[in-house]
Amino acid sequence: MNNPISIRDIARAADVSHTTVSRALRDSPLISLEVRTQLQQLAREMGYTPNAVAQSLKARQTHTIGLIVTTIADPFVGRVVRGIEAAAQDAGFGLLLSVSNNDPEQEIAAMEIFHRRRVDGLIIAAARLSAAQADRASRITIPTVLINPQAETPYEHFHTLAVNDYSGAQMATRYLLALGHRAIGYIGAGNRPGSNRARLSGYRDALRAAGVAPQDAWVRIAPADHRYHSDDVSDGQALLPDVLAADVSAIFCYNDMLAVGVTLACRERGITIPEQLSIMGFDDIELAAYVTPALSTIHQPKLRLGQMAMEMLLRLLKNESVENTVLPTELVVRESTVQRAICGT
Amino acid sequence: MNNPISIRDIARAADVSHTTVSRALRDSPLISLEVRTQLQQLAREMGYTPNAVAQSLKARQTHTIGLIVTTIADPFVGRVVRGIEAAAQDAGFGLLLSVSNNDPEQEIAAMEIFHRRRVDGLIIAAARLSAAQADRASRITIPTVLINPQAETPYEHFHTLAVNDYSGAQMATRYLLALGHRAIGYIGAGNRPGSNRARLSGYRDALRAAGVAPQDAWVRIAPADHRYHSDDVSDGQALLPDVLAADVSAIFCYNDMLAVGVTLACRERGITIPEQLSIMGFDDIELAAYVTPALSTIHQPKLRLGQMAMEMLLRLLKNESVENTVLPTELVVRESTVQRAICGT
DNA sequence: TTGATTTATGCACACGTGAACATTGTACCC
DNA sequence: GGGTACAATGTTCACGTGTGCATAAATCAA
Repeated sequence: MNNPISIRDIARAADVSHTTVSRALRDSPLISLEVRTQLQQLAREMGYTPNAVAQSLKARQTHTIGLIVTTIADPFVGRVVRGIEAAAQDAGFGLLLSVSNNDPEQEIAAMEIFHRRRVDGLIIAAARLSAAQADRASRITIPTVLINPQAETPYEHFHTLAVNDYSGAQMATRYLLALGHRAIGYIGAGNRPGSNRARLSGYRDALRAAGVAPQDAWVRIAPADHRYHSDDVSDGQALLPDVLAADVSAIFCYNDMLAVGVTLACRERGITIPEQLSIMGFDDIELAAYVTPALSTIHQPKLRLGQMAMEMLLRLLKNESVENTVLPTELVVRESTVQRAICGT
Repeated sequence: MNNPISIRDIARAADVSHTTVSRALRDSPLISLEVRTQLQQLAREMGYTPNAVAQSLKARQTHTIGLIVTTIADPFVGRVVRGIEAAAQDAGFGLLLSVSNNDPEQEIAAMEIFHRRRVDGLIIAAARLSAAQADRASRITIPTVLINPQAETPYEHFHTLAVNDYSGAQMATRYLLALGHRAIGYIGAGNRPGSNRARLSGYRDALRAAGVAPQDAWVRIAPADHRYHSDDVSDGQALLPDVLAADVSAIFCYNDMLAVGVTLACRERGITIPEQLSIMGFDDIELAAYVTPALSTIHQPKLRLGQMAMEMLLRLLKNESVENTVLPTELVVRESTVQRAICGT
């Protein structure tokens, strides 16, 4: 390491025991005020910086939380991490970052590494771990909060914080129905099985509730092995033709990036949005407001999601009770959706 | 901490000394093969996980690097961090993340916290620290790489990696000149003084080289106290009228987000891009390809920037020689720029 | 058999800090 | 003056790991 100056060095220089220095620097009333200020002064002069590693070893806690995300380059993830980081900093916790590339194996590997580093807590966004990692995961007994977990079978002993995918999808679909659309497509993301399933259900149930029978031809799901964020756009482009072939007048997309892909594909094919086709996204990333036409979407409280995850974790660390939480979404109407009537029935 | 099982526990269970266990787990040839495998087996059964904190204390290195960025929600930063993260993971290093909000005070505070935590190295993106933090910074002797440093007076004892702002700006301006534009505006970002100045110089020099006298009325710089990424868009919107008033036919923006703001403002005012006004950005963030019209811009190798920063740092840690580096940019032509001739002279 | 060499393991200490307990000195009370 | 209370500081140990040195057993050479 870098700074070799320890409390022992200071003790030697001041001809006292290292304990006295330790106490003086922590402003312990056990040390006389005179000696205390004197030692603090000396420490400053000598350029002493406490060794947090040693403190962690002694105190058996690192004041660090491990954060695992699928990728850091995703704008959605970026906002969530910002919320986490702010809350962590306020609480005096450091943030150890790792990336899973949406791969359960890399995810559990990151958990194990964080375990070795003795992080006090763990936050995993879009957790993928499932039965295949059950045994390895069960060895890791670190307080953990999962944000928008994606496993089909959730783990009981983790705490979760999620956005209400189901009701968000219902909201989007109802809105399109209210605009007069009947044949409404859905383009999903197979690599987020949990949310995708919930959104698909919300979509289908909303259709049924409106007396519209869901058609399989209206639905396309991007391959589950597409791991990267950037795949969303190309998947949207690739899947549009299939859904269009089913003669839909509106498409609800799993997220905004897919919707952007759809928008680009429409432009190539000369399809005007929203006149010929209405598009809805999900997430409400910053980008949604900047594309043309600005994207109607379902807002996820991303900053809040991160902040709450950290707050839940802090409560866990204090052994306070923690409830799994589901946050509501909001409908955001912009320019990519329009009355069905306008394009003629 | 969590897992109370130490090598001493294993030693007790196997009735050997903890030294033997330590050696066995590290596959030391000093321990007989039989005992070695036996102890490794036992460790696995007992669910032993090495304590990296203790190892760090002993080894006097943490295998951790501290990363300070202005904000994590910025798409440019996201890509750079992704490059850093990947390289760090490959090298077996952890990544401790902190955010400065583009505030020199928060930046130096983060450095000090990382110093306490004894990170092996430090990467700072868009570093703002300047003379005001000189004394505090000089106490921190951790190997450090600055990415795109923003201080007007660079520090000698830090290593830097930057993109060639000056030549990138020249490239952009020359391209607009080549399209026939003469009155070319510049909208800058006062909160990144370093790059902004370099890009402004490149822009002005390119104009002069083409025989065009730079006009102050063509240039507007967003306030330096705007700290957040999201301010870029609104700054672009706010500054457009001033530059338009100077009767320019093209605008070169400090970055893509400002260009997006300009684009939005143009739409509100009924100005069509690129027919009535050509727009160039800088950075080539993902968004640039998705807006309408797709943004012509200067490409920064963001992933490579992060990756190289980490590689430079690793070389520093191995006491190998490291050269400060400047990476080239590339011109990316999309749809927001067009021949001046088209709109008639 | 004896001494030298090799093999396998234990002991003691160090990393830097913090805390329980021990020690010294001082003032106070009866 | 002797005991007690308290203030200020030192001693020792612990956190979990790794390493230099010592030790013990075993092998080998002569």
